[in-house]
Parts: sequence; structure tokens; C-alpha cells
Amino acid sequence: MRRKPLGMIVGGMMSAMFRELKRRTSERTDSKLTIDQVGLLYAISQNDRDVTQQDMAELMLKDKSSILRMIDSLENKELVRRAVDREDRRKNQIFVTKKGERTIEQYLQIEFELMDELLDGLSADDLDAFYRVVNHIRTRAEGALFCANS
Amino acid sequence: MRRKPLGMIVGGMMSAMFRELKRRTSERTDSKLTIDQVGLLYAISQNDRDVTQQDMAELMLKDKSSILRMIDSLENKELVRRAVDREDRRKNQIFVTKKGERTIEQYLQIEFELMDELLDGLSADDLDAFYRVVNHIRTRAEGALFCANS
DNA sequence: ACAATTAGTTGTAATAATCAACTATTTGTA
DNA sequence: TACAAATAGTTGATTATTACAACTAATTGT
Repeated sequence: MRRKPLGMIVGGMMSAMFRELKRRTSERTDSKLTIDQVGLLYAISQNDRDVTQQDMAELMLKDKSSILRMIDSLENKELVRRAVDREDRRKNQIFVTKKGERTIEQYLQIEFELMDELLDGLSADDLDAFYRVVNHIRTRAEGALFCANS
Repeated sequence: MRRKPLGMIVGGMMSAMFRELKRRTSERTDSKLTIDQVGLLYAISQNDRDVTQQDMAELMLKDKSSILRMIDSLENKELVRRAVDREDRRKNQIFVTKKGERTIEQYLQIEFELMDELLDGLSADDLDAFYRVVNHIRTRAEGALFCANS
């Protein structure tokens, strides 16, 4: 009996999860954002310091032009604003607007609600182990990436 | 301190993992397949009975026309073949060719290798818990989906 | 002062996904 | 049996996402 590939096991879980999340958010919010757009918005708002597009490109593992267009889209929806960095005029600082913050809250509420349902019935020990493994895999995968690029 | 959304935690792990997987497969294989195409190929080969495009659409949570085009692509690369079902001529049965099987093996080898690296250092207990949680989440997410559609 | 680097922008092309409309076939039922 | 409904697959059109390359403007290093 051969073991199943990790990517497919976890991938299946993610598909099912994201599909349900997408269904709920499209039902219960007006602003139509993709999962990635919400992720970007959230990442901008959570960061300790003012972020640039380049920062976000590295964080989200995407090309800078992809991020640029995502931010175009978010700015059109008035969820973020760009402002030229005073100290380095090549850079744009990205700010989340009040409307953007409200939007994040709306999405987070839906996501936490779903999360509660999905995790219900699991022991605290299992959950701890789960997060440990997730972090371990992510760190290793990014480490492999780092080595490859350097 | 607010907890982080599950989708973003696991999503980050998946991005890092898939990015590294993509890098390795594009380096070490000639046939350029996406992760999803490999997943489809694998799903066809692993299924107990002969599968139809509709089956795969349900399994992969995609539109049937998406699957159709993925299979077009796989058939062009001579990795699968279609044949009309003798008992229900509306259906196509999808078969994996020998070349397709060799291709799956090639990808699986890369994936298992990466998997070993990523999971190295984790205890068996943590891994068991991890798989338990993954299955739990997937089952619940699909259940939510099922209820919503019925 | 000038080359190299960096951040952002734009154009373009490739890919992927979905929706709706359509054909062919099968199933259910009046 | 005949005909409506459902099913599987196909096609066309549209949309979104992504990446790559070429470009501008600003900054850094020598």
C-alpha cells in the first residue's frame, strides 16, 4: 500500500475549505474579492511597518506586476490607497482605508465562523500538533526556496 | 491577541510548498504539467472504476468544461485517452496511457522526495494528529458544501 | 559623474476558470 | 410507444490571473 502525496491530501482539504469560504463570502458580502485579494489586504493591515508593493510581492510569492494589479483593483474599490514614500520616492506605501478595514472585519468574521465549524470536535492536543506541523512544513519549504535562490 | 485565520496559515504553507514543488518538477521533468493536471492524472489512475469527465469534475470541484479542457491537454500530450462508454454512449471513459503512468511516477517521486524533506524531524504522533485534523477539516468542509447544495 | 540597482509601471501573451447555449444520448413516465 | 426531463460532453465567449520583458524614475555605490 503506497502512501498518498502530501500535496494532494492537503490540497483536497484546501479546495473544499476555500470553496465553502468563497460560497459564504459571495453570499454575505457585497464587495467581490478573491481569497488572494483578501489575503493581501489582511497582510497589509497586519504588517508592523508601512509596506511597499515589492514587500507584498515577496510575501505573497508573486510577481510585482501581479501585486500592482491587485492593488489597482483594491484601490479602485477604495479599500487601499497608495502614497509615495517621502524618504525613497521610488517606493509606494500602501495604506488600508477605513472602508478597507471594515471589509477585512467582514471577511474575517465569516472566516472565523467557518473555522469554528471546521475545527469543532478536535482535541486541543491535535490542534496544537496540527499547527506545529504546518509551521514546520512552511519553514522548511521556504528554506528550500531560499537555498535555491541564493 | 487575535488568532490568525486558518485559511491564511495553511494557505501560506501551501504556497511555499507548491512553489518549491513546481520549481523541482519544472527542473526535472520534460512534460510541463500544472499541479492540478498532475492531480487529475493521479486521480484517474487511482480510481477503482473507470472514470468519466463528470466524475472528475465532482472530485476536483471544478466545472465540467474545465475538466474537459484539462483532459484535452492531457490527451494532446498522450498521457490519457478517451473512449466512449459502451453502456452509456453519453459518457467518456478516461484511461491513462503507459506514457501517462510513467509521467505520474516521475512526478510522484519528486513529490515524495520533497515530502520526506518537509516532514523530516516531526514526531510520528504529530504527523498522525496532522492527518487526523486534515481529514476532519476536509470532511466537514465537504459536508457543509453538501448541505448547501441540497 | 556615472554605472548599477531598485520600485513601480505598462504592454503583451499565456493560462485557467466559468457561464450559457448547444448536441447526443439515456431515463422516466403518461 | 412517445415525449419530456435529465445527463454527459462539447463549444464559444468572456473574464481574471499571472508572468515576462521592456521601460521610467529614483537612489546608491564607486
